[in-house]
Amino acid sequence: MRAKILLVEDDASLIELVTYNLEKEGFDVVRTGDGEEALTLAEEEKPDLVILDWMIANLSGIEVCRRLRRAPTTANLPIVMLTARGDEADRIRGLETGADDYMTKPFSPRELIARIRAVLRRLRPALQGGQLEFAGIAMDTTAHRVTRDGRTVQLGPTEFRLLRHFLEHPGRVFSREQLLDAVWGRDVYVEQRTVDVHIRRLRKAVNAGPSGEELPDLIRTVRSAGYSLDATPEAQAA
Amino acid sequence: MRAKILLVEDDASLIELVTYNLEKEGFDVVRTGDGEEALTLAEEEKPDLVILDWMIANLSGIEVCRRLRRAPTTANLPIVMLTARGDEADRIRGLETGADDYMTKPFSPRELIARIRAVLRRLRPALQGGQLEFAGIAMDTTAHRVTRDGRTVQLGPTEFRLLRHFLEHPGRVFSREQLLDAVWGRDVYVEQRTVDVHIRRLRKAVNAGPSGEELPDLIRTVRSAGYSLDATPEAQAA
DNA sequence: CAGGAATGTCACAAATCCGTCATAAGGCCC
DNA sequence: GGGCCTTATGACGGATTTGTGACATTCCTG
Repeated sequence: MRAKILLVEDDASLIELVTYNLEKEGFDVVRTGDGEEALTLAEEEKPDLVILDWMIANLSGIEVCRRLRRAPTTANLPIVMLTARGDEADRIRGLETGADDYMTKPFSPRELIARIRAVLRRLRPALQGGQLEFAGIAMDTTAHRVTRDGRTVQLGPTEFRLLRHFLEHPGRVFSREQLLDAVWGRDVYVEQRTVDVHIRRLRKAVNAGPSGEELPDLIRTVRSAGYSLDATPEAQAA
Repeated sequence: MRAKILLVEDDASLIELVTYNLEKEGFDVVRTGDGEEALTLAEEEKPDLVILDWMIANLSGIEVCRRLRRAPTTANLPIVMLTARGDEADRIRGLETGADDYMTKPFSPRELIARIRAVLRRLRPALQGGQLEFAGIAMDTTAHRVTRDGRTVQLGPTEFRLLRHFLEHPGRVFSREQLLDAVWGRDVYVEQRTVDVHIRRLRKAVNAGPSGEELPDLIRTVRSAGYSLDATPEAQAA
């Protein structure tokens, strides 16, 4: 799952630099340069982490941090603060106030990414693991386990990733190309027909009933478009 | 019951920051910046945990740690050490010397609190029994003893730590990389396949039955993902 | 310093998985 | 119904991943 990051910063060039690098690394970025607005966005956008510059307009970074910690919905939101080099007082007050890590300006994008990853790993392990569920199919990404109606389903690595992708976007139709991008990786070259084969293997595994019988197929083939995970098989039109 | 923490640190601003946060979280704090004094206080104050900076006056942190481990009354005292970022040699020697966890400076108080809670959770109950248990496997972390269905299992140090890690996170799949991080230490360079070998040794020891027979394997291999401790072998029929 | 335990690495065997193809089957349009 | 295009399916050889035993080295212990 992509993590969403709220960037609270008012220096235009920094915004650009950081945003570019975060997005390149696969994060979604929401931005604001205003303290009040930051609080609103933190509530509404439900980011997974906040990067907070200590020197921003309208409300100091420290105050934003304090308020975020006070509000129940954002009390545990990871916060990385940005301070000017050597600003010891701010840094200590920042950590006291509840920031989880800090970076002193100037910093390298690589370090920023590394810190963010570290903080997320530490505080949001749930981002890399958790429960996905749809129409009787349950996937525990942490335990790497899949069940259909309670029965364990055995999947190979690729089928696991494929199913995960469907579970993360239930109902949506993906072309073979999109699936190759999302599941195999952007720069892997394989035949598009390969997708068909894995769809087949996934269906076989997921639709196998207790006693060799077939359960309803939850993967819908959309002719000349692709596939989707779908609860309404076909029987709806009739 | 409030837990008492002995903070061995000589940087004034760090003392203040850490003390403030610990007390805010409900810990009692005893402080010293001197190595010799730390040993005395560890005896007299009977703290529940020691936070030990590696760079302190009068006696190096590593020496304090070693002596604490040697004295009977403090041999099992949880120790969290503080090292400068990237000081890998110290860190590794620290863990070898018997520290239970470490933090690299700079760190956030929230992380410190979290680590302390984790260490206390892990080691403190050890004082009342120290039991980890899962699916017939019982581990006494204090006595360094492991049993399967009542029978003692003989493990080497590495296999012991490996099993402990699994017992602390039952069901969860860990990649070889994660296991190297958690069990071998964050910056130890060894081949990933080394994990396989130790998994093998652990399996061999844990799955050995009374009369040379094999018990069900509780360590699940998740192809191209890693390993997990798992009660459900594979086939869970309805 | 010898003896032994513990560890990390290798090399080879075994188990799985993958991608592609050929062919069958299914839909759609005229 | 007859083409024509798209998808389903089973098989197969190669590629990857994991299991396992052996071995050299290191580190203690005595």
